Amino acid sequence: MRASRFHLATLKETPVDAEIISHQLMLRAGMIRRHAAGIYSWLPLGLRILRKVEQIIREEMDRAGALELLMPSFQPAELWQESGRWDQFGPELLRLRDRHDRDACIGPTHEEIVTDIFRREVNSYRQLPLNFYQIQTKFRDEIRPRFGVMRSREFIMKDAYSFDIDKEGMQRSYDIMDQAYINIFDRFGLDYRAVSADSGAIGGSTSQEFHVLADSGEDAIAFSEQGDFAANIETVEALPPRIERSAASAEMQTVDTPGMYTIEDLANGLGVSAQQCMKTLIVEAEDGGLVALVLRGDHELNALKAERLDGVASPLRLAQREQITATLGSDIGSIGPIGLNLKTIVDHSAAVVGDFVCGANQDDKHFINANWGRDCEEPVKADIRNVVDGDPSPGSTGQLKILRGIEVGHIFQLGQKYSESMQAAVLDENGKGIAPFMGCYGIGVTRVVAAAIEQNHDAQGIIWPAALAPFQLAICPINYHKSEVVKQATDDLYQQCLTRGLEVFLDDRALRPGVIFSDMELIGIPHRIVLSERGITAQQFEYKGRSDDSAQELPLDELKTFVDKLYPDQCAPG
RNA sequence: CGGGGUGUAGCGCAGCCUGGUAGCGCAACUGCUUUGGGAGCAGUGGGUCGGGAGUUCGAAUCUCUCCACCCCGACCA
Repeated sequence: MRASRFHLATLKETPVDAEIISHQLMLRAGMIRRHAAGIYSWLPLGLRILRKVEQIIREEMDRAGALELLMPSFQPAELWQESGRWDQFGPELLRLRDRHDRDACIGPTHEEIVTDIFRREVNSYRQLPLNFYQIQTKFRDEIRPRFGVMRSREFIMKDAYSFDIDKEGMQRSYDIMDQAYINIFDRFGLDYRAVSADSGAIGGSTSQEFHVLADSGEDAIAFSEQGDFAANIETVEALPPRIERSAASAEMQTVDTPGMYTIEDLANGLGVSAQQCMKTLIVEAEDGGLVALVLRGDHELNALKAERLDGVASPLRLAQREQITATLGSDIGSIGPIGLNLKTIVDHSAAVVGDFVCGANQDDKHFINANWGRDCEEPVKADIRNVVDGDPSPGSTGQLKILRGIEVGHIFQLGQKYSESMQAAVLDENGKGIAPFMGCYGIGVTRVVAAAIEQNHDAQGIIWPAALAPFQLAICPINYHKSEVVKQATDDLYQQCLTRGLEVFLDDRALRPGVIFSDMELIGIPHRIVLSERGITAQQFEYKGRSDDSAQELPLDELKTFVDKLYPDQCAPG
């Protein structure tokens, strides 16, 4: 591709409303443009990358025996009413009505459609197992779309659905997809982790997420460095500490703590560690009342664990400040478990702390040297916190390490939820109708592109892994339009690359070298060759890999073989 | 949805308080010079000042209203 024939649409300035680096770089590189909140066009450069991602997915899905099809975005309401999700789904489901006043939606996912296809097309267990997939545009009317294509309303997803006659078959299909996903993410060339996850509202027993690791990731994942345990932090059990509670050493006292509202204030103000302080959170109870949850000051509440507790409202809701002050008589910031007239549940780690600091349930007062069992009743204990770095790994050896990730893939076992509600049955060998066991498998295609950038960039721009790069090699001639020798050498090299099927980008624009270099680095092409009059006179060309610190000068007569060696796969044999 | 904020040229912004008919930088276009890290000079084009209503002789500016977009939303107890 010649730059002069391409729509290279780079921006020098960073658009103000792009908060995260991938969004900024995608806009600056001219990959995407926004039309409305969470609605983007993919410009030619961005689309090339998107297609790379899709192609890898397609090849590996095909290899795993899945069959590609294409389902509609516009979906009739009847199917959603059959599955029951027309009423269950919140406002994320974009509903609309056609000219005949028929209800419909723009599909956020395709279980209903694929089940409808299945029940019309498949009648016999002999046709199973079966796995249909598509790469298609989804629409979810997010409350707050942000981070560019990371969380947009319209996005491209690969979704696959497997059908089996029994659970064992479903497990086999799931395992095949698990392996296919590993192959896909390996081929992307990204640093990722597969972790076990909460199956959430979709149901089913087994579920795994695939996360691209990046410090900016919205999810925390925990894994054992010694064992093979890895899971989304929201699902990880915090094992109760093995140690006994430390003994009380002093009488409980009340101290004045004006202006100290947070654990940090308190720890600094009293000169104790956050671990020594109790964090008391007030949440809504099922019956409309309140429940107190007590954590060690340095720990965080795990909402999933908390909402499963007896008596706690699900989904978890923190109590309104007004309700707290009205019920307890003291403001938030001074609440503690001692003398608190509420159902109280204490995290295991908080329950072994002796001589702790906690709110005194009077404004601007805290207790010090408080002790469980002495100053109040023995606590009701539960696991309600997120695990932290260094916690013991459940079901495995070693300690947990916490990393941040971006969820780009999720595989589930659905069971018979949709096949039963939508009456999709096949006949088994005895001629009896059986609702098949389904699995569903998603990859956020557009999100993979953004995640790849979050993980791989520098001050100059994007650094694509080779498998996702829009072009493999940038040829940057200096004075292409002035120097006949430069033009000659450049055209020769360009022609050679085209012949070899190499995806090459020739920047033949009549621009100053600095502009060309900056653009090539911004759009992240992995390799760069510079041809200049100066170099050619010295019988040299310059090469620089995108993440190399500096360029190297190499003999001009090795240029052809050098390029061939860069891409052995793409070179013609011999 | 609640709270806060912003809408002026493709992008980034000033002008608004104190009303007088719109400006800067980048980008674009033309010409000349320049050519190894986002050039210089000269010139050109481009704006319903988010929409509507109102006040006024006169509104980007004041008032009302609608819209769009952005940010924050529980770890604080």
